Amino acid sequence: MIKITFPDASVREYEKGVTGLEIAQSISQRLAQEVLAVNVNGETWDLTRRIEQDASVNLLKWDDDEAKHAYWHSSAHLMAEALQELYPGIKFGIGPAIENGFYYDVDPGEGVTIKEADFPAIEKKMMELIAAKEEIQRQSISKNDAVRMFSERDEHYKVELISELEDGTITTYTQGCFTDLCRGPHLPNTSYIRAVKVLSSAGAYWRGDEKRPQLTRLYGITFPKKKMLDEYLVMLEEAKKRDHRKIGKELQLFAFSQTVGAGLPLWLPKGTQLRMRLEDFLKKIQREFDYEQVITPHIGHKQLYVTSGHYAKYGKDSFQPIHTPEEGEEFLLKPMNCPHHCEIYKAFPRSYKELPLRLAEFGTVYRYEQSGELHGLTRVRGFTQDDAHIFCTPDQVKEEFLKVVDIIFIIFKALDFENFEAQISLRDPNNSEKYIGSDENWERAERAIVEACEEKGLKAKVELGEAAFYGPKLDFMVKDALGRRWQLGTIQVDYNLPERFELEYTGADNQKHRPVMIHRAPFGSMERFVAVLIEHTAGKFPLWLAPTQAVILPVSEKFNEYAYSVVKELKKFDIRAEVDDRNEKVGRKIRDNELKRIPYLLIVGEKEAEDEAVSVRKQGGEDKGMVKLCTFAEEISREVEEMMNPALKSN
RNA sequence: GCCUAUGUAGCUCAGUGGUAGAGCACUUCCUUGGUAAGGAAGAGGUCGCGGGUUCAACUCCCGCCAUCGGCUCCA
Repeated sequence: MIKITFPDASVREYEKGVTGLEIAQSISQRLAQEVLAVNVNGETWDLTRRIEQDASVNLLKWDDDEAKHAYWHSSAHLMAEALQELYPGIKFGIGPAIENGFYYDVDPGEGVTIKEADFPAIEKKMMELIAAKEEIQRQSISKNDAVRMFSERDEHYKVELISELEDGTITTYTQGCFTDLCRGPHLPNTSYIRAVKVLSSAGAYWRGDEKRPQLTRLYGITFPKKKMLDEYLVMLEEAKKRDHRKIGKELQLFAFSQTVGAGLPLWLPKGTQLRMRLEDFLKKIQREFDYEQVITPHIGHKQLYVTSGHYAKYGKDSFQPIHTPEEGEEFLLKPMNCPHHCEIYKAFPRSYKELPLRLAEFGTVYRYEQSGELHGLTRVRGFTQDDAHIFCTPDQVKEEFLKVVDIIFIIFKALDFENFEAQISLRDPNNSEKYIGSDENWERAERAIVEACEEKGLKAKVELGEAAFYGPKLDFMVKDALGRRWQLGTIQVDYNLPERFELEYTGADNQKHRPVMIHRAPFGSMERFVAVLIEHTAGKFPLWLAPTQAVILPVSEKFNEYAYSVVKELKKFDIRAEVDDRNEKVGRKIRDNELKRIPYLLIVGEKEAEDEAVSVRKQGGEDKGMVKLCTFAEEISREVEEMMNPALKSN
């Protein structure tokens, strides 16, 4: 007998060799039906794997990420099995579970493509294999046997993977006629999977290396209930409605033109108003934090970027130099603001008394992003960074860093960005030629970031190899409507550019010292930030960001006076507003002639206002992001109050 | 840059080797105290761009541009 300890610390005895599934059955039939995998001493196991000694056990159901992971991993195998039957000779790469579903990278062979039109057939085959209720069996295998087994089938991708594994740790999983190299864990059999959907196909380089063959990546998702799949698909459709590209067009915030060029956004009047409000908001905060605004040109001499190291790193893949009538003279469209700000620093001899020097600029930069990377406003070739560079003494680094974190928190809080993730991006220690600067400088910079995060109690994920080439970063990531992660705010500690530009200050000891530079952009870029903001608010911005003119409708004559006082308040904040005091049937009037042109509508009145607003919403006004508010007098006052000082909202 | 798909009216989309269509939106008028109201008339398209094949190309072929979903990249 062995002792099994449960999460609640209770202990029960079982026969040696009991399985997770049997344990579940011993507790309740219902649990046995719902359980998908089992955590044994911190490791996720198959439900059918035998437990040979005392262990702590946690039975995992759909709501546990590890269980979902096993579920989708088995689903990837299921799809692979289906593909094997439909495409004889198909070769397999890797097929993991991901955040939402799974994928499998496959090589269907020369001249064969798997298209969207083929998906239904794949799904049908998967359903057949599910109906067959195939057992999924785990097997340990020696490295030699594994190599032999997969070589025989000419599965050279798998053989390559095996060659990197340690003998004694290799397992395979088999279901029906399909055997895959796999660590597991997996479901007991294919019938656990009930609803399947092949979502999309895409090219993906083998092992993420663009110099190696490109495989076909098939994405899919499965669920234990058909209803869950339907709900998921509906959710995807709903998310598409929040796409900033769609809303941006509908609300006339921005546009692109083939003729102007790919990735070069055109800010329309309403979008510009929204953007300027965000800029004003940040400028206001920056004034409080003692930043100074500067303005620098859009081009710079090539030498500037040779000095910074950017030219060596990105020169070939950038917009190419601008030539002048002067022989050999070359300028670059600026891809970043740092070198210009370094030159501002160098314009005068600096004393330690001037530090920290905080230079801020909404600086527009141009980067020749790969054509396939362009994406709405989130990845463009011309964008404006809410940039600033803080020049400080080494002693001031941590304090300055923490103050920047504060600014980012104020912004995220004011805009209700609750679900951000912090990421510490460090060097890849195995790839040091990617970076400039001494190890000592890197270690100091990395330590400064890690310590600052600890001090702030900020839970940040550490990612190796994600640093900028001149220094480590703390990045703030936010997801878009479809769950894709975008980097917004960033703070970078840099000991290298000050060296390259030979920046100095005179210390209290009358000696020359080298300052440290902190690069920071709380929004990241205005373009990407607005994109994510649109998807978060679905185009229904808080009033203080109202990108458009507000029209105020008092529901009856007795509210006219109040409506005018609201206009007066709004005008203080440069929000264009007008009162429509005809006091006719509000809903009808809006529907008939104005809804489309009234970008922002405030309906003023007490209880009556609510009815009117509901009516307007039903006509689709709110869905189009146009009707913001039906409200009672106090609510408007509060919103105006918040508008007066958005930063206050966070405190 | 690579793989897949797409590009027709303001929007959503149908369509065929023989001079271009629907719904919504738009304009004018009529009806109607409304909850995405009804009727009548009207306007709006070098069918992404450039070549080629053909008596004839929106349609077939080639190239380019742009865009969707991914990969790689992201100062």
